Amino acid sequence: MPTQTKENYLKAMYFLERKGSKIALTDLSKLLDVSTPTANSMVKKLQEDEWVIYQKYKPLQLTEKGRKAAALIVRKHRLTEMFLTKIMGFGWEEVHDIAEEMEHINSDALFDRMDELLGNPTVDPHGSPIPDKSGVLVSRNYEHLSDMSEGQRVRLCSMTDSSTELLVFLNSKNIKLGTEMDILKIESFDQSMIVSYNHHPSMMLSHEVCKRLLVEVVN
Amino acid sequence: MPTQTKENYLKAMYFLERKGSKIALTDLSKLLDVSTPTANSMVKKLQEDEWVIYQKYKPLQLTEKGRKAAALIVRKHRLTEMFLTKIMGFGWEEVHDIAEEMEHINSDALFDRMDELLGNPTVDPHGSPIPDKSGVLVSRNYEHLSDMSEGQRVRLCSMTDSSTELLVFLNSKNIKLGTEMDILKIESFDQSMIVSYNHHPSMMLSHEVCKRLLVEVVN
DNA sequence: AATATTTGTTAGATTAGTCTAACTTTTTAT
DNA sequence: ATAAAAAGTTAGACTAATCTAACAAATATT
Ligand SMILES: [Mn+2]
Ligand SMILES: [Mn+2]
Ligand SMILES: [Mn+2]
Ligand SMILES: [Mn+2]
Repeated sequence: MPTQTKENYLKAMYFLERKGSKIALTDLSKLLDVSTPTANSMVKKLQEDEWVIYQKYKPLQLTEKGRKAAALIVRKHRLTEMFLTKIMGFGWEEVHDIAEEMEHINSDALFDRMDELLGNPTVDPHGSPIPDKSGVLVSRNYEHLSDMSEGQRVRLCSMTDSSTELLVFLNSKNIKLGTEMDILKIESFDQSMIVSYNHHPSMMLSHEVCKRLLVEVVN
Repeated sequence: MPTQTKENYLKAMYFLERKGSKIALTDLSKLLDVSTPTANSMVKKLQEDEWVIYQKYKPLQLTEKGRKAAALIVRKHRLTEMFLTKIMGFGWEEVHDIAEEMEHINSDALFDRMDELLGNPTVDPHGSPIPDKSGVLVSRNYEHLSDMSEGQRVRLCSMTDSSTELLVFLNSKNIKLGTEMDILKIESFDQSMIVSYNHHPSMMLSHEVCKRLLVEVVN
């Protein structure tokens, strides 16, 4: 197993791969908050144990081995987040930083037990999918709330950004995963939406928020 | 806060202090499985932030600050062990290695929540005391089973060594914390004891085992 | 096509944590 | 009191992870 630092590099590369096709060194260095030379020398080292494929000036690539290792770290992260919320009673906005540390704990038994106590969950508290034990991640294709139309009824399933700020905002509006909302009106001027859900008959959500919420249409 | 490595040094010094008065560099290096020069250079660095007092050729000393930091790491370790056994269903022989990693997690909320879910326990699964939130450790004065006499009834409360091997051995004999035993006979030749407890009317325990078991006399 | 900008690389330095070899001080045994 | 043994220290080297400064290659803009 690589060091904690190297695990964070693999995980970062995995995220970049899963959203923007090519992995650019600059993106990696920004995501990890290190200088480009630092990231550059690290990917060269990661190549030595065949976690990544490195060729000068070419986009970075994860090997199968590197991708699997990364997925298993993500698995540990998301199982931990689920455990902290469902079993230990933390709020969804409190668990990320703890999981960021726990994901590096070397103990299959611990995470297997979490998985079991949680009943083999497939998504984390923010709706992100949990890779299975062999590192396979199946992600569903949700729609952005901002792309929906007036009159539709949708269910919140995930978000593109699970920052504490967004989660705290959603808490304040009583919006949770699974909350179903009716889109009453879309303001053409600023794309803000008026939605109705639970005991909130008329809530305004800005375009900035709607862009980040991933939903599925309820029939 | 110090690094994970430095935390392990502080904890090791804390253990040495709590049992053998003076902290010798050689003992520290053996406990941490590093060379003496490594330990030597580390204690010099620890002095810089006033975790320890270092004077050439003198026994090492923890500062108040260092002692408290160490106690709080031990607290996290033992709360974790308790959590893993009581809440997650692990055996007392499985938890130490996981706790060795979790003790470095930086989250008051996590350990406060464990403490709460456990009902503020005062001892870990091996009977070792848990320092309180301010780093105060109150340790009870138990007797070694090997020092008891024929005819006495004792309760297992702790052990001097909670190695996996001993714990697995005790499992195999159905001996747990709290198990009460009657000392039927002490073999003068090898100091082994014949004890009776639960459904085991006559169990032989070697001196090697008895030396490690800490008990209190039951009236 | 030439130039400017962005992206990536190299070189050289720094800090944390570790080692071995050689040496010194302290402690113990004779 | 001396010599031997144990404990502790110094010096010098190494790896992991990071940085800044300088430079090169690739890409985008005019
Ligand atoms: Mn997270
Ligand atoms: Mn991490
Ligand atoms: Mn332990
Ligand atoms: Mn540890």
